Amino acid sequence: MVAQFTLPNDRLLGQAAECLRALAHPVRLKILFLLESNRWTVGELAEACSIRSHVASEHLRLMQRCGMLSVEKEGQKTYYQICESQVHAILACMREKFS
Amino acid sequence: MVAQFTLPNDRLLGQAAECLRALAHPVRLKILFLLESNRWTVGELAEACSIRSHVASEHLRLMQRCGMLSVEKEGQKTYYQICESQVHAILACMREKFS
DNA sequence: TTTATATATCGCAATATATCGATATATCAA
DNA sequence: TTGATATATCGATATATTGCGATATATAAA
Repeated sequence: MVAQFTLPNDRLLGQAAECLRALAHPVRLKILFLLESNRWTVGELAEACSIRSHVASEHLRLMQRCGMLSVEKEGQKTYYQICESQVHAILACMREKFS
Repeated sequence: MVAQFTLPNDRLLGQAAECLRALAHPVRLKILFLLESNRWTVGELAEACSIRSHVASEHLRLMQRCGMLSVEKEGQKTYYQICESQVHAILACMREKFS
């Protein structure tokens, strides 16, 4: 018995590629690994990644727009967290391949 | 009991990002979905994706350099196939998210 | 109110990536 | 050998992405 897969249409391929592009950056990947077990603020992530907070903010917005991150505002702080199971699966994949 | 993950170092993050970039293109994703169950030649993939074969060749070379595709030459034909389990896992992820 | 802190957004320049036509190479068939 | 087919590579151009400084907004503290 051979598995028979249907091919995603062009629109879905475009969306899938967009999501993967959102993951395909060393800083964004690092951010996701940090978010793997906890929510973090923009400033905490910026410091952990040695980047300016406005750059972290842009990376986070990009990933949020793809639907992989969600936001919780508390006072001045903005907490980001992973809200998609597929992100965890892909991080696990990368961890498996690179360690 | 909370899972405690170690963070991949910067070199590994760079490599992981490079691999994800190799996936993050609609045509390359389509090629991978086609390769999911079979090896294909450059020309067959080009036709299935409605692109010129030299363009297909460039996409294939990119993915091959990242180690996700392997090649078998038979006469004039060159067959490409997926040679990394993580690629299958990521395709499954995308399929799950987008269908 | 004024000031400080945290985050977000803008336009710009630098860099990276994608696509193209032209051309090169390699294999097979006549 | 010559010509056809399949694939790969090159240089140029078009497009996308990244990171920057400047600035805007929003909250809290003085």
